[in-house]
Amino acid sequence: MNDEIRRNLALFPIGIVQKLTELSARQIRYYETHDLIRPARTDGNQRLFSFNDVERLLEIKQLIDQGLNIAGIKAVVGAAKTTSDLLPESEKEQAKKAAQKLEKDLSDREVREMWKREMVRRPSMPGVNTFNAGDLSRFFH
DNA sequence: ATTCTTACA
DNA sequence: TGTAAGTA
Repeated sequence: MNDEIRRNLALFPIGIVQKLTELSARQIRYYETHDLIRPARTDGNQRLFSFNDVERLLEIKQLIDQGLNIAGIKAVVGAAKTTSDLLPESEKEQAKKAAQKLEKDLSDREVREMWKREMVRRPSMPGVNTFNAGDLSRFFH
């Protein structure tokens, strides 16, 4: 589970993330304000993003391009819970907590994941009546 | 040179 | 969302 750690390492400043995601600093900060991401901070209060943060931003970007607002995006990907860095807790303790939380949220996550898959799915064939992100934009705008 | 917050267009 | 101002 060392990969999980590496993925959450707070590494790059907002400038790098801008290039990586093609999003403006304004947008990136705005999404943080709305808890879509939670980058870590340096001692000087500068944001440090993890690979997970970047991936999340890329997802958000797609949803935005599809016309969803913050509410719509939260409905699909949910608010960020990870601090994106590992601070006070020891690895062992954190893993334990994660396991407990996973068990507690399992059913919720299952449902949410299924919804996500279904909602963002693009019709494989013409005439197939499945919801997609485009439809979601009708409800949240 | 970069980033941060606040505020206004 | 963009951008200007004043900092850190």
